Amino acid sequence: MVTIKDIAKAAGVSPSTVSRVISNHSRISKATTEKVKRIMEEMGYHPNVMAKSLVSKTTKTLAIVLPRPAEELFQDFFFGELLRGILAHSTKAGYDMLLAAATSPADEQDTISRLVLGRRVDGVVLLSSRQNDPLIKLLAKHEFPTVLIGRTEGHDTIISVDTDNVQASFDATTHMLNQGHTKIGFVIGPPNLTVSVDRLAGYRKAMEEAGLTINPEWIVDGEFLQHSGYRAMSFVMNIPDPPTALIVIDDVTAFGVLRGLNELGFQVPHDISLVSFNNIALAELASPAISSVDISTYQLGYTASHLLVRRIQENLASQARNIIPHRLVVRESSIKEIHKRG
Amino acid sequence: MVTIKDIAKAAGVSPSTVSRVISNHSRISKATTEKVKRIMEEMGYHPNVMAKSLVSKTTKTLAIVLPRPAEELFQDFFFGELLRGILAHSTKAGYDMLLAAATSPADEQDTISRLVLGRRVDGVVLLSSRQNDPLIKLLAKHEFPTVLIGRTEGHDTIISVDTDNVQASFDATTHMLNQGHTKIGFVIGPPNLTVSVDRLAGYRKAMEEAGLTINPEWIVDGEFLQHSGYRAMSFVMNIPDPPTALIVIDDVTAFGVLRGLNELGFQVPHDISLVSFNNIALAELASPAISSVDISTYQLGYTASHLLVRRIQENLASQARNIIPHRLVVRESSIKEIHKRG
DNA sequence: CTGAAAGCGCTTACAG
DNA sequence: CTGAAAGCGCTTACAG
Repeated sequence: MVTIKDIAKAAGVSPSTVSRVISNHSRISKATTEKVKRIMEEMGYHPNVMAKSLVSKTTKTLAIVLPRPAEELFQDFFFGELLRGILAHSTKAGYDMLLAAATSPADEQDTISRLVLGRRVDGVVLLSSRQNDPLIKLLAKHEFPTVLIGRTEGHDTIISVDTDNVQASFDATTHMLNQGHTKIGFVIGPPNLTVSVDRLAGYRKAMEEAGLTINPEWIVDGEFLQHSGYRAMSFVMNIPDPPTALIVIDDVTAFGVLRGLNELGFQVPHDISLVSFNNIALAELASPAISSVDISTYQLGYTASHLLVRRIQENLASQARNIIPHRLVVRESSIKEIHKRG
Repeated sequence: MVTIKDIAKAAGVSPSTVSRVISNHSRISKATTEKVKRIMEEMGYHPNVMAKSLVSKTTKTLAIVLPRPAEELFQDFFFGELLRGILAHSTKAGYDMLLAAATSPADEQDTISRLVLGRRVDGVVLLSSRQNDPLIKLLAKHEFPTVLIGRTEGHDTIISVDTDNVQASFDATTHMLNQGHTKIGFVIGPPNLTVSVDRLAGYRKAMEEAGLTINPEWIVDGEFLQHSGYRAMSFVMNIPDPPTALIVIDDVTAFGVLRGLNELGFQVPHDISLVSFNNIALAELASPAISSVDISTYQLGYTASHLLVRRIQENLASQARNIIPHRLVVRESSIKEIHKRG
């Protein structure tokens, strides 16, 4: 391992000077700079990140805290895209990303304590947005640079990046209303996630504003869909007054819905229309292609990293809640007239 | 920030003693141990990871190097699962994971150099398995602990974890042969990926051993499928002697195939059977559910981390190539008799 | 069982 | 423009 001292010796200067050359310090002669740089190149010098970190008290590293397994399974399908957005910015800004997972809640606390209080990272991106997250409490207590992707309650000061899920769901429902539907159902997700709460609220709001009453039986629990879309759909489609359209909590669940309906012999969108959320890559490859609210996943990630780095570097208290615009992508699953190509 | 010195002062001992208590050194009296631990607790001490790292010359961190964007898009859909496997083990073994991405090849080299030669990580998990990967060359040259998920050529000594893709594809093809198919086609992936090469080879091998000739027109390019499954399928289904079964490079592409066939009015599996690879979570939610070779994605990740940590800690040269067993999961897309439930 | 000292590889006032 | 010295927070022979 070649160190700054080795370079100093070889170049006939002091370690301080080498250090200054590395950090492009202003008052170093051009001659020395060139000489030192050449020797660093020759000897294959690479600065020791840990040593630098120790004295600078900054790690140039951010942590991403993953939600616990199975908790937000659907996230898997846009996680890659989210990560790509986060990394695109953090790499540009010169930060590395540390991935932190936790199996149990206690574990999670320990991991975070170690990373945050052990000064292993400069900031944290939280992906989980459970209600009353103890992690958020911990990070807020230590005033540690944090940005949340999602929304939480009771912590108004934490910087967050999110979709306006109430509005997104309102828009999706309005789309169905515009298609002439009045009997619109909703396939819900895990009730402890704010995204579930918000999307359900947007749906209710749109129905209410349209003067329509929601039949409680139109609300289907999507958590049981993965393995029994058939049964869940069978129930809702066999009530006396079945919905003619469904708003589905996310694309993955929509696949389950589609499959359940298929098995039951219902045609989408002929017998029933569908619209869902997130617009994962596979949504357009479904048969029929699924209408979905695109939440700009990449942008969510990119912005999260951007806000976090700004918070770290400038200690700038940017506004707490940052909304990334969404956009409904209408495909076959929600329009009656299908024009087949060919 | 409370340091080891602060604790030492408060406990009336030397920093050395505090350090020994932290690392559970043997010859420390029970009394001192308890006292120091109590004070650490009271003062909220957390060891500075960077300082420890600097002296121990070990970072307790691994890096995952992501393939370049768009290069292995399909990976997105099992990336979460892979990551979960890697993290499950690395967390247990006490290692953090650093995520490294790169936009350009040059960038990639720089990032790796910085991480590896700057001693920021103790080992590297490579996800990309391109032919002739320059990264592999670099890591091999420095004899840096590395494990590759996938297969490469020309580096026989690098530790790798992989599916036997030739065999997996052989099995998938055999399954089709057993179903009575003789005109079996293949939808290929990016030709620079070894996984593409291997799966195509397994298919050819099975066909050859069955004494069947492959019509070159049965080989469809899956790279154009995402947005024009229709056109690709239209071509292959309109040749004079169309296939009655298709082996598809991965599940995501299979969705595109399914959609293309759907638009053309072909029924799966009635008109044509399908089988693909990876068994992503959505495969069973397709309509019809897609038969797919399960490659134990989680296990691939878990094993990769396991082998890497062993290599780091014991400097054990485990065998180069480690195969994780696969298993064909037969679903509706490849069996003629469909028994609908209900 | 415990402490003083040296050192990991770097940075940064301070002095010239 | 450059160097000597102190220090970041920890560990670890060495000595007792």
